[in-house]
Amino acid sequence: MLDAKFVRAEPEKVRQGLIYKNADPALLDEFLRLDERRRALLVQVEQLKAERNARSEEIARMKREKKDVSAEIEQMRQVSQRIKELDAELDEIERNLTNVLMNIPNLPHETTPLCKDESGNKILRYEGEPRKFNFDPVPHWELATALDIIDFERGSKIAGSGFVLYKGLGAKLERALINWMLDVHTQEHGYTEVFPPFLVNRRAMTGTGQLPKFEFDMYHTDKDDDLFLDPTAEVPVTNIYMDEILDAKDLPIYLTAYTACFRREAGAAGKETRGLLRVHQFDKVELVKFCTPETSYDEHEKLLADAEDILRRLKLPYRVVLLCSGDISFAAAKCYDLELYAPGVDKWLEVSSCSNFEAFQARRANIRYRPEPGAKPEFVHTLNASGVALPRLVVSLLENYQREDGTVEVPEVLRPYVGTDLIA
RNA sequence: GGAGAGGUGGCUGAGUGGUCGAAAGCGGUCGCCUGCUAAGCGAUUGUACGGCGAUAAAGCCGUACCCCGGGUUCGAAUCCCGGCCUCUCCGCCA
Repeated sequence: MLDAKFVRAEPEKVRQGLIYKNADPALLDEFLRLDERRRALLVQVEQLKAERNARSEEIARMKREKKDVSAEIEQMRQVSQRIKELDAELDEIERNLTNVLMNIPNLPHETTPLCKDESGNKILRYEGEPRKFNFDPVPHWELATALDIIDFERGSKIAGSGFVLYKGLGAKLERALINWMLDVHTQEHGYTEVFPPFLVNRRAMTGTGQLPKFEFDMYHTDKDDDLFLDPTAEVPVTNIYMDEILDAKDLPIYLTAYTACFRREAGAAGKETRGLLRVHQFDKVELVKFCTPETSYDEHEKLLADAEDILRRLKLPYRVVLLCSGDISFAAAKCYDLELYAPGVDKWLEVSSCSNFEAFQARRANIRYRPEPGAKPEFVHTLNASGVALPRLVVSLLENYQREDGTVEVPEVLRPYVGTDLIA
C-alpha cells in the first residue's frame, strides 16, 4: 500500500496515478475524508484518555491517603463510558481507512509509460531468430497428444478443464525444466533456493497485494482454515520476511523457488485458453529480491537479465515489453514482460513478468531493514520475476523444436536433464 | 486429535491491579581511558499515531503498544473469556 502520509501530502500525484492505473479516483477522496475525520476524533479521544490517566493516578494517591474517592470514581466512570463510545467510532473509521488504502494501487514509476490500456505498452526489443519452417508448424496440443506426452482429456476427467496430465517424457520434460532453471539461478545467478508452502494464509495474500481486491481469482480452502492456494511463489516467498527487520549488510537477498501455482482464471474460456495456454494449475520457477530503495531499479534490470538468460540458453525467440501504467499489476510500479514466440499457435506468449514493487508490498507485509546499526528501520523494496512459467515455455519449446515427422528435438542444455535428445 | 507448559523491548530475562514503557544482563551508539583489534568507566539506546513547532529539522506534549481480539475495573503486562503460535508427552500417519 501507499504511505498514508504521502497520500495526505501529495493527493494530486496520487489522483494522477489512480487515473493512469485505471483505478477509481473516488478512492482518494474517500481516503482524505476518512483521514480527516479520524484525526479529529483521535484528538478528542486522546484528550479524554489523558484526563483519565491523570485522574486515575490521583485516585491511587488519594486512596493511599485513605481519602474518600467515590465521587471521583463516579465521574471517571462516565468519562470511561464516553471514551468507549468514541473508541468504537474511531475503530470503525480506521477499519474503513485501511480498507480504502488497501484498495489503492501502487503508483507508476516515472519510466513507466502512462496510458490507460495495453496500447501504451512498448516493445523494447526482439531477441533470437524466429525459426524458418519448411513445413506448417502445428500447435502444441496436436504434437503433445500425438506423442502421448500430455493427456488433456484425462487431466480434465480428474480435476476439470484447465488441469493437465503430463505423461512419460512430457512429465520428465517438466521436471527437467524445473531442475535446470533452478540450477542456473542458484549456480550462476547467485540465488538461494527455497521450497515454501503451497498454501498461504490471508495475511500473506494481503502482504503481496492479491487480497483484498482479487479474492475471487484465488482458490480457497474451508472457512475454518482460511488458506489460499498460492497463485504464484511470489506470495509465500516475499512473505518469508514478513514483520522482520533485516540487516542492511544482508541485502540484497536473492531467492528462487519452484512452486505449483493455482489460479481460478474466472471468466476465461475459448481460443486463448486452448491446450497449455491458460491453465488452473501450473509450475513456475520464481525469482524474488529484497533490496534497498537506492538499488532497486538496478536490481530490476539485473532481474530481467536473469529471466532472459533462461530463454536465451534455450535458444527460443522472444521479445521484451515495457508495460504501461494501465497494464501493470496492482502492486507494481514498473514491469517488463517477456514474451516467447510460439509458431504453432502463431502467438507471443507471456512467460515472465518482471516487476519492481518498490515499498508497496514491504509496507503491507511490514518488511524493513536497518540502514545502519541504531538507525531507524526503513521499508525494503521487493521485486520479482518469473524465471520462468512452465506451460507456455513448453508450448514455445514444443512448437519451435518440432520436426516434420511430429517428433520434437530436445534443446541442447536440457539433454542431460531429460536424458534424450529427441522426444519421439 | 488428547493432556500439560509457555508467549514481555534487537536478544536473554524479572515483574504483588495503581509510582511499569516496563528491573537486570547482552547487543547497539556516543564519549572517556588504555600503546594496541581485549578489558574498564560514564552516558545513551523501542515503535506507531496525533498535537504544538512554518504541512522543514531539532525539540516539547499527548495517546497507544508487554502474541492477537474481546471483557471486568475509576485504573490491566498483571484478573477473566476466545483465538493464534511455540515447546513437552500421548495418539495417528507419509
